[in-house]
Amino acid sequence: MAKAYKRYLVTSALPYANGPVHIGHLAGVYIPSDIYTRYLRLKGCDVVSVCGSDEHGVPITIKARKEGITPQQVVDRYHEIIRKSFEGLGMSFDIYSRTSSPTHAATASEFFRKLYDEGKFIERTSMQYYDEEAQTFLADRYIVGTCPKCGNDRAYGDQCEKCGSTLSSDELIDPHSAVSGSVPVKRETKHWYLPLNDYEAFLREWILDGHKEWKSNVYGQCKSWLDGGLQPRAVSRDLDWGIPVPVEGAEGKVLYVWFDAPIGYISATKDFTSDWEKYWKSEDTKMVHFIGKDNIVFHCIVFPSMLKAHGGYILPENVPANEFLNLEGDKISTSRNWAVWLHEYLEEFPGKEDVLRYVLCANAPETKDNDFTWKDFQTRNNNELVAVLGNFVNRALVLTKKYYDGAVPACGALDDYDRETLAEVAAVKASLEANIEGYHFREALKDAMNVARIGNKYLADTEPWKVIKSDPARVATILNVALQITANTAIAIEPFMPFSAAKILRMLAVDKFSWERLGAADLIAAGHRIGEPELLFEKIEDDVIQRQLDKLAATKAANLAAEAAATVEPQKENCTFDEFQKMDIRVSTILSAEKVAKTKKLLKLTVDTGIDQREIVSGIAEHFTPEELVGRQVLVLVNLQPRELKGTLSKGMILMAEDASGKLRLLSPDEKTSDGAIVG
RNA sequence: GGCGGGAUAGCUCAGCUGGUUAGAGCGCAUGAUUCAUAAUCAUGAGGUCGAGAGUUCAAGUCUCUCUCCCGCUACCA
Repeated sequence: MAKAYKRYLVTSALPYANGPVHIGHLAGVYIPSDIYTRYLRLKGCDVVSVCGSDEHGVPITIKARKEGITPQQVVDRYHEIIRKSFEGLGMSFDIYSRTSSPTHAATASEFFRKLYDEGKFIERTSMQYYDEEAQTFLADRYIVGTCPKCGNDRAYGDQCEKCGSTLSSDELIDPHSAVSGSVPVKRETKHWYLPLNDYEAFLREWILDGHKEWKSNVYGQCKSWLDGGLQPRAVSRDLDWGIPVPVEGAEGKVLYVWFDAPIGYISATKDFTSDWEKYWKSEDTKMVHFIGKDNIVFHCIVFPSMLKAHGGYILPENVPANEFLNLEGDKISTSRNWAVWLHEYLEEFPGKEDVLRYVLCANAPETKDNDFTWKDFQTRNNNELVAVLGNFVNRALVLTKKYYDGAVPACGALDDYDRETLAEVAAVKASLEANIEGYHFREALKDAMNVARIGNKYLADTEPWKVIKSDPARVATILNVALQITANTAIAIEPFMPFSAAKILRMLAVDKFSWERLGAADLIAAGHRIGEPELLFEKIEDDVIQRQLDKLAATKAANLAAEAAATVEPQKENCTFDEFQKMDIRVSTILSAEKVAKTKKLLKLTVDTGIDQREIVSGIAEHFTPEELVGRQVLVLVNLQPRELKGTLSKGMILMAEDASGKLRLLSPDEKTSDGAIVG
């Protein structure tokens, strides 16, 4: 572990090019990765930081179809937005590439081909839904049908968005193609699988024994997967958007996006330097993957297995995955527009790149999900950046300007307190390094801010504005020290707030220092003329925050309206009186209710239908407790075809009214009547 | 249901392999101060460390049970 590395390779999760980047992405992945990278560079390390857009996969094709444009147009649009906004925030990737690049196609293709040639894949044929009208296989997302769990008739083949359950397309009732609307047929198709189970022993040793220092969420997640046993994983898909499977007779098949995306790190490095191999193939390179928690399995299990199968590549030394960031108490959601978008922020808060960087780092979800609020954003800006950091720098500069007309005074003899203070500044370095290298960026940021705090305290204690009247020589020393601390501040905050660090250096009229100079008391020479003091940060007033809150409120209102509009289902096709007469609906009393063991949603009810007493299994456990149901009179469709659910034959269905939010309500007669009364 | 993560001052979080009166930042109160963007500095109030039981001379820190939140996953590790 205490291995000496000669160079670093830092990767940041490839943003998926079907939407812009928001603060959740930043706090989870990009801010930490940029801090880490900038720190290493400042230390003079050989480091390459790569990132790029992830541009393949089904969701992009869906988006393209919806908008009537090509997938390429979709990714071109978002790639550009993302690239520009990253640049605006000061992300210092050495290269921001994309997986639709020619280099990537070649790299991914070769990678696959090598594994294929060496027999590292399993070939399997399976039956998949095929749309005969559109002449294409259908990915799970392209199949729409009725959810077997909640009855929502617009569930997707992989998931029902109404009840949230994970589905497979085979479970869907009444499946039809989202492409053409036709009823799909099952057709045989061949795919390649990476037998992850073959790499289980290797992964166990490498992660469980070798990387106990990984963050607990990462380690725990890996252990959970490994203990559960790994399964072969398909690495190809029937799709026309992606990298073609480089095998004869594999027309119409592309590499699965999760196979090709991590290889994007490799191709990005290739695009950056012809010397890429030393970053990927030398044991003395330290590779670190910055990702969000949703990517843990791919970066810790799948990609390492791919690299191992290929051979010759190094493995990540650490995968510091963060948790998620919420926004004003609710989950960030691209589709619901519940987010603070980076490109919008940069437009609305020009010159405040560092404020966002600061707030997101200070509040990063390092150990658990966190909440971003605009109030907190304002508070941290006004009470920390303005009051502590900006103020200190301003004080030191203005005093120098006022007493020495901007010429750095010479440092006289240091007294004990001066030495103590300078020692404190110097001590920050070790802590800061330990925290950054241990991926504790929140703590590290506190360390950096601490330099300014020490400076504020120093000025308060030495009181140069008083001493100037009695002992001007002493003030020269005090301000020299204060200016040295100011320069130190610039070094310490550079990884976190590069714009402000540069601004301090500009105001001091000096060049950038190396990291090793942090703690030094001779950064600025006596006699040097400093530039004009400007404010480093400015206060953010309530109305600015209110505008952002209003914007979010508008989003919320729009979502509600859209939901309401969307969930009032259109009237169904007419039915005949006879058809209706077939439904036998009776008033029944719930006699008993209990949770079905090992399920989250099912309740087993015994009801008296007047005809008999029978059992009904109903998926309402999340809406009602057994206690509140017992004794209630409800309406029951008694002649519904019985169906076995979790080992119980359910004979009938309790009728419920479901509102736009998905909440269920029982239907009861307005006064007690006899069980068995006919509804019709 | 299973698995993983989390639960520590009003808020956001530190607390490594168990060991003196549980820490930080912000907020709050009081005082000092005016060089500075009414910024700063000092002092203080505030926690039965989610609940309960256990191991130990000693537990926020280990074990068990339970509750709540987040994520993953479902004839299910």
